[in-house]
Amino acid sequence: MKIPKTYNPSSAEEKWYNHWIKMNYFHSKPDNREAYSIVIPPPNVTGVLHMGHMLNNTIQDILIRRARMQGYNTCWVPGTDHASIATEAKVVKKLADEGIYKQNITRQEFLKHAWKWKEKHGGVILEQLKRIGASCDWERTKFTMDDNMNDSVINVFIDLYNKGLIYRGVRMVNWDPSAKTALSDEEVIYKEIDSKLYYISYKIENSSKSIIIATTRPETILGDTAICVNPKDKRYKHLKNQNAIIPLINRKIPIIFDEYVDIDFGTGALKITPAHDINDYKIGDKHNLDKIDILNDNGTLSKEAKLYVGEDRFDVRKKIALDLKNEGCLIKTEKYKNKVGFSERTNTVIEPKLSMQWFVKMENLAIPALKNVINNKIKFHPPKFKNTYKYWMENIKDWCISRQLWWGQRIPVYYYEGNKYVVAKNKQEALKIIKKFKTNFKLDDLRQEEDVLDTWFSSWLWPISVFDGINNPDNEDISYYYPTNDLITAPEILFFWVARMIMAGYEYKKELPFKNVYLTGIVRDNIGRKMSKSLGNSPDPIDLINKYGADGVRVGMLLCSPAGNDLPFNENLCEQGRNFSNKIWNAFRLIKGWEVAEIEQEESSKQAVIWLNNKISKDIFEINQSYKRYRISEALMIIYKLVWDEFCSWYLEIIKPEYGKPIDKNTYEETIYELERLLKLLHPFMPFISEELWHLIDDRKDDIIVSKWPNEKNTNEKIINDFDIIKQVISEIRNIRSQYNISIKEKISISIIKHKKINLNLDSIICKLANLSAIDYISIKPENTVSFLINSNEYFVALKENINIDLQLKKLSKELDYTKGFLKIVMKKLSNENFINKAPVKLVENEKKKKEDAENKILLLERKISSLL
RNA sequence: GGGCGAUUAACUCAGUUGGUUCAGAGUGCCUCCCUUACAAGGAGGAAGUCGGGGGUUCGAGUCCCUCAUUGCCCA
Repeated sequence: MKIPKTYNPSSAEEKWYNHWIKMNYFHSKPDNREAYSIVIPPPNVTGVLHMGHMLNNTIQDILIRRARMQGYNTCWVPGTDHASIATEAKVVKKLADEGIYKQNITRQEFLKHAWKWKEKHGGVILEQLKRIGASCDWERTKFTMDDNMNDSVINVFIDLYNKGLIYRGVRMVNWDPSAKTALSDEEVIYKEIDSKLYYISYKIENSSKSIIIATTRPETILGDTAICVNPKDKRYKHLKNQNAIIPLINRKIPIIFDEYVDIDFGTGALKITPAHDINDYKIGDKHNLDKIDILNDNGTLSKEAKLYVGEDRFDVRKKIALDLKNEGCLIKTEKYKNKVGFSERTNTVIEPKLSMQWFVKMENLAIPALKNVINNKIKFHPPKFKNTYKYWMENIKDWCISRQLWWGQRIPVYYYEGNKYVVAKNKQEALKIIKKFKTNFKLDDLRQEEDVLDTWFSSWLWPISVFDGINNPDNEDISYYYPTNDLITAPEILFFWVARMIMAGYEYKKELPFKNVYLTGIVRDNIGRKMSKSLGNSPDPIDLINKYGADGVRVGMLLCSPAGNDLPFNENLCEQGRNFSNKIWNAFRLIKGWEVAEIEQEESSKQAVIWLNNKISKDIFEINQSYKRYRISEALMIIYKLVWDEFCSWYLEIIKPEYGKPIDKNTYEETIYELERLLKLLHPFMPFISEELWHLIDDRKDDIIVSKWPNEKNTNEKIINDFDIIKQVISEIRNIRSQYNISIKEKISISIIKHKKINLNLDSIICKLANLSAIDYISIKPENTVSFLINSNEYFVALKENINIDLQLKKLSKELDYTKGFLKIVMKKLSNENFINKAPVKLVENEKKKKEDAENKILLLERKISSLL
């Protein structure tokens, strides 16, 4: 069989992914095995795969694949969410490009376009996930607006309403004037910007005096309904019960007094605009002030403003400053930095706006959700996020769930006779309710609420609704798969999503939605910026896969991404992953190239097999430990080193037969056995190459994807320790070869003065790897040799040429210095009475032993040095 | 402004209840080598006052205080 020199990922990837699908390995049905389930964080239906998804879904796939091999009935549910704002924005834009404007078409027509758009673009990410090898149960693919998913959302709304947990009210909300919808607090991003502080003078009624206020938003003076000063502020005491006059429009407003005002900020006088500022709103409430809303939904000024009607808020800001200046009312402007909220989706400046919205009362929902994270029933990895979570949950505010959009679940509220309403599943149900007390009532007299629900109001049910657990609470799937095991997501959506899922879990299943929350890092570029489409600093994951192979990219991403830490992405990591694939490939190529014969097993091979077997078993234990602690990259690093260093660099070099000679059957079979164990350990990280090699090893029907995860066995630590010693011996001999220019092809001999026990079985390995003709055990230092000390035994390498005394002396004295320093530290401890008396006996004994060892070593080194002089 | 983290080698990070030679790993860097699996490779090597200061302790990278720098969350 001719095997190419480098691994070619693309053909293997397509072949095996199709094969796995054909064999239906990803699909799960409840059975008598224990379940292991993960629900995907549903990507946005508008999106394409980015590096964040890549990282996130690779981790999920790793966990799922390992669980599958461990014998669990694994179910990874994929899907997408409808992303109401983002999708609606895209559809609106697409239609506008075609000359169709949203305001000119009906809701039904718009939704038809939106669905068409969704059918066309909605599945992109899921298709891309297949390229990375994601072993999702595609038959279970869900979308948050699927019929039964929709029903879940509507049922939950009705249920919460009936429990009194949903209410309607006028509140100050975050208004996005470009999307023309309210946003939740979490969807607003505050940024510090350079703005100006405008000092504006208001005349006092019936007086020649005036009062000066400072504001960053001069256009809002048109909505002012008071000026507020601190009652302790001496400058303004005389203004009690007086009125001020708003410039330009000459409207009269009262001067009020409240401790809220900071005497030292600006002029100490604050204009109050209750309709356009959350703090002003609170003061307005307290002092019974009017609320004048001067803005339209699109951010232009309304009739209430009296001036600049229909003009954009930012244009008006410039104009009014000019007009105020002309009137002599603008005293001065100052540069000022302040924080302004922007819409997460449209990047428009958020307008605090009074409007009628729907809210969920969060206080009681938060109680079990907080408790069960604090008590670790739900574990966060890394746990540091518990604090952030706790803080948020303890200060939770009601959730604004209505959005002034069309794409999404329309709120199941039906109005009649003005603002009276009933909440019902549909219009007919609503009618039934009303008919109970209004017999003549007709269907046409009902008008459904125009708003839709926040997308998170769908997503928070995700772990339940994907198994239809809201509509059919006792169905087989939900009983079997819920609670899910792990949730893998980004810390950015800890509150948006994770916290709310936990609340929904306890509200609707009386049970946690998942046992572990693994929070990944944020993928950043090499100068620390978050990778994003808008910055254009993110490589296309598909390009990376084409370049380095899916396995290579998976490994690259994982190598350096401990939980919760940001991942500064560097393509070198993928290169490292690809190189690793190639290393494994070539190890296989070496083994497969051997001719196998019924010959006697060499002692070195026999010993190497025993050692490797123990080493792998030990590392399986370590790997399992790392998985248990969700240290995924640590697990990868263990297997990486196990394959590259131990298996390739040490083991294969030992058992490698001389060129052209066959290998004995026994060693060969053991090697294949161990290679298969390694491939299994690799499979979760590198599914494709492991499956490919699994089948190249042997023509067989069974697939590695469903093979059994290797067992931890008891390991013989002594064998591993002994092997570590001979590794050092071999390294030293190699060093001496290189110092004295002795080619590896030239056989040399060594002798040993033994002071401590040596595992003689391993001498054969030293002979082979160091290319020795003999190892002699002696008692007197031989002539013309270079020597080194390992584990208190003296090794001597015979030389043909004269030894380089300077080099030897330098090395020996360096080691002597180090050992003396070491002894000094040990002696310091031992001469400290407090240490002797207070430290544990075992530790003191250990120190004594260290002292003895060091003293012996110093003696040996000194003897060597003097013999050289 | 309030809260929570972080600071260990050039980079990215481990370091468990304070206690073995505990100061580590990977990458990068330097030297040598195209040796018949792999140059996408092999064999070696250098590299850190554990952010600064103070304290607790027989003993501190690890616990406490403080300062500095920095990140995140919230207002």
